[in-house]
Amino acid sequence: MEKLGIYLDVDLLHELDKTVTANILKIEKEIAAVVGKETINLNSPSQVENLLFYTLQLPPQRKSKTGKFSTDYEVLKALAGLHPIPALIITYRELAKLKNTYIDALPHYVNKKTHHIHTTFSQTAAATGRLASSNPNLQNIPADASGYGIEVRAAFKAEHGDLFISADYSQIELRVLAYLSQDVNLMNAFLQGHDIHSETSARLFDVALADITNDQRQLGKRINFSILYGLTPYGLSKDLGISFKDAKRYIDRYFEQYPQVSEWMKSIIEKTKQLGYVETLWGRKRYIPTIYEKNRTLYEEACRIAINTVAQGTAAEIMKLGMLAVHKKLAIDYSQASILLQIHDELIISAPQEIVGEVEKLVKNTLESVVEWNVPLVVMTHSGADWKEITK
DNA sequence: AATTTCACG
DNA sequence: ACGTACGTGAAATTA
Repeated sequence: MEKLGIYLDVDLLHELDKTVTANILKIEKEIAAVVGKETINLNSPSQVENLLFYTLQLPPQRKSKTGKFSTDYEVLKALAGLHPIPALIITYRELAKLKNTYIDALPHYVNKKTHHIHTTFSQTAAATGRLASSNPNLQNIPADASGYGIEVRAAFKAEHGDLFISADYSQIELRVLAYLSQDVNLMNAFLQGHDIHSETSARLFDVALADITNDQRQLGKRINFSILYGLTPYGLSKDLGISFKDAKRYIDRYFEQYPQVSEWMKSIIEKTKQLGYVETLWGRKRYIPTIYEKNRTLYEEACRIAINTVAQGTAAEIMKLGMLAVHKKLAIDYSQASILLQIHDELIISAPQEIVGEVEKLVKNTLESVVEWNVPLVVMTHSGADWKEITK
C-alpha cells in the first residue's frame, strides 16, 4: 500500500480551493461587520473566547483543561440561538479545517517521481492493534457529504481506466461483541439478518421491528455504538440531549435485553484485574495498570479501555488477516488489482474495469471467510472512478 | 512542547 | 460529591 501509493488530482483540488477560499473570505467579512473595528484571528481559540464571552457577553458553557472557556463545536452550537456570530464561526472552522488540513496540504505530499501520495502505515502506533496512517493521514479524509468535505475524496482517482472498489465490514465491532459474548439476542439478530440498530431500538422500546421509525433507529444506533465505548448515563444523556435518569433507563434496558453482553463485560474486567492486561481474541496484550486505581474516575476509565480494546483490537485482527488473504488471492488470479488503502474496517482496492465485478466478489467472499463463527461477517462493496463515488 | 480543535473509524 | 464514551494524526496558536 505504501509503495504503490494513490493518485491525487491536484487540479481538481485547486478548483475546490477557489470555492472554499471565497467562502472563507465572505464569512470573515460577515464576522468583521458584526464585530466592528477589532481585528480577530478566528484560528485562535483564545481570541474567539474573548470575542464570545467578554466582548459579546455570551454565557460560557464549560471550561477547558487550563481553565479557559471552551469554544469548541458543541459550545458554539449551544450559543447559536443567542447571537449570529457562533454559527458563523462554526462555518468558518469547517472551511478553514478543509483548506488547511486537506486542500492546501495534500498536494505537497505528491511524490515527484511516482506522482502518487505514499502514506506511512504504522503497525505499532495504536494500542489496540489498529493500523495508523501518517504523512499524510489518509484514514481521516473527509467523508461527510453535507458540505464540501466529500469533494476532497473526489480528487483521489483511479488511473488508466481502472476503477476503485471499496469493501467494508458491516458493523464488525458489534459482530465481534456478539461472538465473544455469545449473547443470544445479539447473535440471533445478526443470524437473521436484522438491521441491528432497529433491533436494539425495538428491544429498548418494546416495539415490533417493522414499526421502528427513523428517529428510533438513530437512537438505537447511538446506543449500540456507545456500548462499545463503555457508555455512562451522563455521557449518553449529553449525546442524546435527554435526562440523566432517562439515559440510565436506556442503559439498564439495553443490558436487560442483551444479558450475556453484560456478563461478558464483567468477565473481561475480572480477567484484566487478575492479569494486569487485556487480551484480544488472537492474543494481543494491552497492559492497563490503572485497573488497580482507587480513584473511581481512573478506574472506570480503565474498565472502558479494557472492554473497547477487546472489541476494537479483535476487529483489527480480522481485518489484517483479511488483507493477507485478499493480497494472496489477488496476486494469483488478478495481479492487476491491488489494495491501496485500509481505513480500519474498509479497504480501497484498484482494478481494471473488465475484472471489477469478479474482484468485488472475491474480496467480499475472502473477507467474510476470515473466520467461520456462529455470527456471520458481512462485507459490502462499491465500485467507481474515484473515492467520492464509492463512499456511501 | 503543550493546548485546542476537528477530521476519520 | 465528583467526573464522566474508545482509538488515531494534523494544523494553528500559545507558552
